[in-house]
Amino acid sequence: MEATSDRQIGALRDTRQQILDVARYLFSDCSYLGVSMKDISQRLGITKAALYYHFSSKRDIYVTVLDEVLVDLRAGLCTERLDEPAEEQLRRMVKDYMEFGMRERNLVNALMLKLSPAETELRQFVVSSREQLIELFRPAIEGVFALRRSRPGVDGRLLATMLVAMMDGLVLEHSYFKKALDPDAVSGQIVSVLGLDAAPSVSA
Amino acid sequence: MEATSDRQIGALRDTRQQILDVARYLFSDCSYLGVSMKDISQRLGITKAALYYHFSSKRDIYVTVLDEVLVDLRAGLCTERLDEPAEEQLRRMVKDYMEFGMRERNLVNALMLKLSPAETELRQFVVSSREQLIELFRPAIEGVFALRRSRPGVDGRLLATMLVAMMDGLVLEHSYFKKALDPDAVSGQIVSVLGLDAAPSVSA
DNA sequence: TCCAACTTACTTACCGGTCGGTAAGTATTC
DNA sequence: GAATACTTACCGACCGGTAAGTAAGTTGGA
Repeated sequence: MEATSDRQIGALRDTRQQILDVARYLFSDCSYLGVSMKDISQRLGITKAALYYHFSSKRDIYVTVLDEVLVDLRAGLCTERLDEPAEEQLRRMVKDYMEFGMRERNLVNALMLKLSPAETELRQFVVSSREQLIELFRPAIEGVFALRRSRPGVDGRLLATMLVAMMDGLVLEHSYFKKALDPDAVSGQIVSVLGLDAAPSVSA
Repeated sequence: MEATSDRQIGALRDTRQQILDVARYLFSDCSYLGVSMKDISQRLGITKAALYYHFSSKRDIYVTVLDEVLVDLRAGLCTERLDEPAEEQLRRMVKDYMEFGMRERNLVNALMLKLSPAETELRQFVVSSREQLIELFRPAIEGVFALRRSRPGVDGRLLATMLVAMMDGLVLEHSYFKKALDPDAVSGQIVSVLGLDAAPSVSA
């Protein structure tokens, strides 16, 4: 019973996960609307109908992909290091996010997909994931300013919002123009431009 | 012949321009792939085939729309005022761009559309329009820093790139989350965050 | 051990609808 | 009659999704 169970679960995960992997890549590259179920199935060498054994609809695949994307992103950004200076933490997070965004565009793409009014669940998911993202960066930003003891009234949330917006915009540019972007260099530039770097670069 | 010519040109412009207006709105709202020729024609109360009298293809409509968008944007941003202080000029341009972006998303959307390798013309158009946009903001940014006589080596182009990226990111958020954004307030926040405002807000 | 029944993971063939686009036809104007 | 601005009817291809069928594996009872 044990061996059987393993085999079944293993096989199921194998194809199902492969579907998600391929869909994740294609949705990122060509957007949700630009990818058909046939595209996904062909890439896997299975039939379109086989996708429906594992998922109830194209939307089901999409929502599962987005779930996965968010889990991965959170995992990548939440690795707190207790002895890490605030500026370094922020810089690392920015770098991690840029690396992530340069590998795939599903989170940015999700903002572009026009949903029908009835699709409140997916909309709420995107809204929530966005909020979570901003909330990940906000304390890091506020940590930087706490160290500075300047501008205690700085709006960490506003800065986080703008930081995320900037990164998304840069991710968009990168993916379209195929610009070579070094995540390490660009993350330094980003925090510098926002005045969030370790060595202040602007004497106002 | 004169009256005929006027009537003909007038009628042609009327329907043709209406097609562009509707397409522009729908492409902005639902993206290129999310809009069908039937959507456009229905909205106008004409048949789909009538669209092909005026335009050779869906792509033709799209390219013409993007042309129009860029012309409008340039017109809106290029109104130089000779007695305008540099900071004010930049702030105004940011505000104008945010207002523009909040009304329509076609320029950002264009970055999301996956083009086939053969579509070099459209790709080049988007690349060029992006460059033009950044070049519009760069001198304004550099004007601000020239006044400050500080950091003469500041990379105006980098700042312009990041500024545009941030604005696009914010436009994306706004359109998805239906956040109420006051262009005047948010433009002030943007230039402030980037250290480009008239009253330095950070003493480093 | 064998086998029928069941389960799993697909495939084949099909569905209704939509997509961009086309050719012939039509009504109006000059 | 010619030109313009459409409409009607159609095309092949594609879309997401479904029902029936198939092959392989598993299991429990004889």
